[in-house]
Amino acid sequence: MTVFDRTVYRLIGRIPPGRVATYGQIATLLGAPRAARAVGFALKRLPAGSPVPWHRVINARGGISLRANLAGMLSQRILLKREGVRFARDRVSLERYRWPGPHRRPVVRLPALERL
DNA sequence: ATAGTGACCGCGT
DNA sequence: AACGCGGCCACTA
Repeated sequence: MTVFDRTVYRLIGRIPPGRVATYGQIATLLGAPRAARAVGFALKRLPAGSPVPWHRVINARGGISLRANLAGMLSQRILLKREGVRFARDRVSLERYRWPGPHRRPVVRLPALERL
């Protein structure tokens, strides 16, 4: 569990039910627009049982990215549907469900300078 | 310090 | 619209 991970989890924790955010969006809000893959990596390491709503994070195409994990893929879809997010051909309309982000302007720090 | 990996992304076929 | 590529960042070994 790294500092980056926790920062990611904290932000994701603010996504309200029924809304979604993309990996890239999370990265951008964190101040590192191109760290989308790193966000995915952080989520992969998310401890089971965490209160973090990981299922509200999807890829830029509105789809679910858990390729190697069929079970996880299905559960994510189910969790979203349970919150009212509708799927159309394995995809959700980002235009419709995208989380605007914490209206707070500055957003979380940690561009990429968390060196010890 | 170096190289390899991936729950990504955008652009060009 | 679906693929293929190359680029990117943080993490690991």
